[in-house]
Amino acid sequence: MFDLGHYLPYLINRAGARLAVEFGREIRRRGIALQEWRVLAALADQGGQRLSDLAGLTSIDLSTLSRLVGRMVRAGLLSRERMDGDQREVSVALTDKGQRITRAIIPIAQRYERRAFRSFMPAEEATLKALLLRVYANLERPER
Amino acid sequence: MFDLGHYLPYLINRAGARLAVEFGREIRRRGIALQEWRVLAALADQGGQRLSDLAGLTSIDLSTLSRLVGRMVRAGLLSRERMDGDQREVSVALTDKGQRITRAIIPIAQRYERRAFRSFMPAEEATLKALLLRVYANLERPER
DNA sequence: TATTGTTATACTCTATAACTATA
DNA sequence: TATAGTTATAGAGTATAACAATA
Repeated sequence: MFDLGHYLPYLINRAGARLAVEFGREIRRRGIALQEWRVLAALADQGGQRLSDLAGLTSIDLSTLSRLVGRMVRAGLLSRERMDGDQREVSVALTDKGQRITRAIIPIAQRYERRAFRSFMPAEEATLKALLLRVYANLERPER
Repeated sequence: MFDLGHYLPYLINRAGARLAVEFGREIRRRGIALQEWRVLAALADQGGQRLSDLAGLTSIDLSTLSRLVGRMVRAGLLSRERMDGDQREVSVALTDKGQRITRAIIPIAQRYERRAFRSFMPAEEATLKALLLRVYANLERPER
């Protein structure tokens, strides 16, 4: 009736869930939740961000992110301040503490990525990444 | 500090989130939540399942699934009964109504999959699926 | 005693919408 | 009026653990 084993959303969800669960458990022991890591990683890559850009970058819903960032600010991981130019916008950035913790988690994250890729040839790694990027781009929400 | 654009868990999460959000919105208008669809699709592929097998198949936590299945039984989508052999086990299956609804959603799901793959050559589709399967297998939880 | 599944608790996420402040 | 972000609410997911029934 339905062939799950060749259904792309299933294959993506299954691989993503396994990555998320295992890695999430390990960093939670260090006091960081998976969604918090996603925010830290996005800021480590791109520097300070507007909240709505950060929502797009992390795939986290804006209102969820607003409260998540609030908790992370209270925990001393992030700073949040109104932009100079447009006072409606908010700039979110890592604090020194946030940077320290992010730097401690990065090697763990890279270890999990290597584990996902064990048995892969370097060219296969690059192929998978490129194909996932094309899937993402293909699903760009059409203009309404 | 961190290269998000080449980090596999990020690329998987991003593509999976976009698939899930768009498709989830469309089927919710038809009264089915995304997690419910995952259960329906797993049962449509594999027939009746033990609850713990279904948890593995759908990547849904067992206690979450237990309550989700309870709601779906109350909604008339699933049947749930103790196994003949081992009375601890539970067998979950689609009802006629569940089958009807599943059959109505399958073409929508396939439409989203085709959208994700537009611009893909058939061989590239197969490559992506095979690589995702290998990632999943590589992350098999090691025996403890 | 171990396994399968259910239930409880506390916290978090999601969907939706109302709301504030700024443009 | 539109945009960026915050807050409120209800329902659902998650982590953890206790629990019942069965093996």
